[in-house]
Amino acid sequence: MVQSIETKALKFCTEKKLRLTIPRLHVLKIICSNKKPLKAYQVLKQLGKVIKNPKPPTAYRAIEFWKKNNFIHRIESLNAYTSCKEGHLHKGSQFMICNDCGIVIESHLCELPEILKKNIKKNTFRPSSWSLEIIGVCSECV
Amino acid sequence: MVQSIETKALKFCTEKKLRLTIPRLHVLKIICSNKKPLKAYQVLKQLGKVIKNPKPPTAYRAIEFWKKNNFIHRIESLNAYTSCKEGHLHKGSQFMICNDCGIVIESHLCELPEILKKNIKKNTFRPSSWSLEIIGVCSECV
DNA sequence: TTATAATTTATTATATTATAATTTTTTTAT
DNA sequence: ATAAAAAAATTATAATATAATAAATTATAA
Repeated sequence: MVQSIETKALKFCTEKKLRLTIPRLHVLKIICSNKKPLKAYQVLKQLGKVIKNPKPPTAYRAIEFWKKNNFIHRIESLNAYTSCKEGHLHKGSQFMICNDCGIVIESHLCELPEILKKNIKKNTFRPSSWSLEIIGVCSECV
Repeated sequence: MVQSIETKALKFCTEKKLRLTIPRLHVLKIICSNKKPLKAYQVLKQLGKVIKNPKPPTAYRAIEFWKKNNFIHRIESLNAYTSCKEGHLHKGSQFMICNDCGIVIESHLCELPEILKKNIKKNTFRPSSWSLEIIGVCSECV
């Protein structure tokens, strides 16, 4: 059975003793109900339909909350936010961004490929998280 | 013999019949003389020391020029610009960003690892460029 | 259950990053 | 020298994000 995002959020917050507040819930639902990543001010605009005259910090705070808790990702090259398509915590993410239609496909690898790990080790660098953003053309837009 | 960035830029522009203008040259030198990535307004500030009262578009135009011509990279997660440490054109980049001291190490792989390529193919996506930003702690800051 | 502490939100203002639109200047090619 | 093309300057403003503080809400525990 597939849980609704609301159910998942509620379960998560209950378990972690975090507060599932009104703005948080709305922001999560807004981001998760969009196929494409949304910009913060797009989220804010949508939020304005369910909350009276919300201000930027309201949206940003909620975005920050869900990002920290791995429900959403920030696509750096787009300044935009999208729901995590993986069901679990992961340190690294990989996104394919279509230049044409703007769709973003998350394609998760649990681990960095060995060659990258070696490369990192060679530099005695300790990675904690990573994001790979691949620009190109999706199958629909070829 | 190691060429100065100025020599490289001049050579490149001559060959490609592009103009090595005053703002372009200054902006390139500013970015290349900094070990760490610079933000656009930091570049602009530096530029103000050699050009009278430059405005944002002046800096951004030059940044755009060098980015397009592969002399510099934009680090998306920092909104900052850094010189390319590879001598040649490459479609993909890999950066290790130290959370502590802010240094960014470019560690280039000519090709995406096979596992990633397969993954992309599975999604019938045609990649044209990519950027991997790895957050962590560098050897100096461990 | 009420007081207190802790957390979250609202409010207001402003900082930071980036671009649009138009005019002027400079360079190139004839 | 002049027309065309490219780049830069100028002015204004759009887009993205955060700081600071007051107010409201929720959790805890006396």
